[in-house]
Amino acid sequence: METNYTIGEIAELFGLAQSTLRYYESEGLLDPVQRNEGGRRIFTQKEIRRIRFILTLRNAGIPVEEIKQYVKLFHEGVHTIPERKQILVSRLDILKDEVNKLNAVIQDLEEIIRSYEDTLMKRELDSRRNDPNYG
Amino acid sequence: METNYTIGEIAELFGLAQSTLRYYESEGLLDPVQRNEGGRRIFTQKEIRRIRFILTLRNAGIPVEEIKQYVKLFHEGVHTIPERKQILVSRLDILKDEVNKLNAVIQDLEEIIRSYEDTLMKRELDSRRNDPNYG
DNA sequence: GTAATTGTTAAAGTATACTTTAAGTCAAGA
DNA sequence: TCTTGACTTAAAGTATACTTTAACAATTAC
Repeated sequence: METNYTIGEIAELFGLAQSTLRYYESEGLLDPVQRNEGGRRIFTQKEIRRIRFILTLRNAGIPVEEIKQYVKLFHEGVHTIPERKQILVSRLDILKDEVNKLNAVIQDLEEIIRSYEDTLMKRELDSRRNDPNYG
Repeated sequence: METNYTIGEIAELFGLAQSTLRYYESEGLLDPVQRNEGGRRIFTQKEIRRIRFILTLRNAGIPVEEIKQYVKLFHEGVHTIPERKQILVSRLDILKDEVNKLNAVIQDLEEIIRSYEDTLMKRELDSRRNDPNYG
């Protein structure tokens, strides 16, 4: 069962622009996509799997250049598995670092927001103290 | 006790390029910095506090444009406090979202890495054995 | 058959947050 | 006085990941 898709369908499926898919192919993230007689691209399950994987890596913040390198290693064969794995492990470290930094930043912001709440509370108390309408 | 600093000292203090400080001033994140007779900038505690605050917001991922807006509101007076607070609260939401997404991505990566560790190596060996496209 | 839609390319454009450059000024030490 | 290092400006340049454009070809709907 070999189902074929147009670039438009794949773009829709992943919520990407068609130009992004062409860009990924031109950069070598996607292997050269088969064409029909009219020169249009034919996407198959192979491309779908690959795109899904690319998007996972992109979501992980891995730059296009590094994914290129990853794909190149993949094509070089099984002996590059440790190096490929290392790319992912390194990124994992970066991501964990990012989470920690984000949590610290969240605490910073929360503190600033708290200080706003203090200020607002004081101002309100002040205004009520001086306002004969409140008692 | 009014201590003055040059742009070089401040850049060093915060680990920023001097050009970044000039850029922040030119964008209005920093109020116009005082100058000496030679036209050089004189940084004081006021600037140091402001820069520290700017960096907190930048660390939180708040774009320069939005910090500009924040500073503008600050200059408009206390009645903008709720709006200013809202900028920070909105960013807090974004950051919390980001942490959640990062944690999901971390799980994705960990799963891929795990698959390298157990099955994927064998699977790839198999698929290459059966696929004439691979050596 | 023809109009509308979908696809093709190469090349230029976009956004953000700086960074670099060029051409000069200022301040301090030898 | 001369040199050196730190500073000044406006303007152009950089990086990344796309996105848009222009000019055209193919496909589909009617």
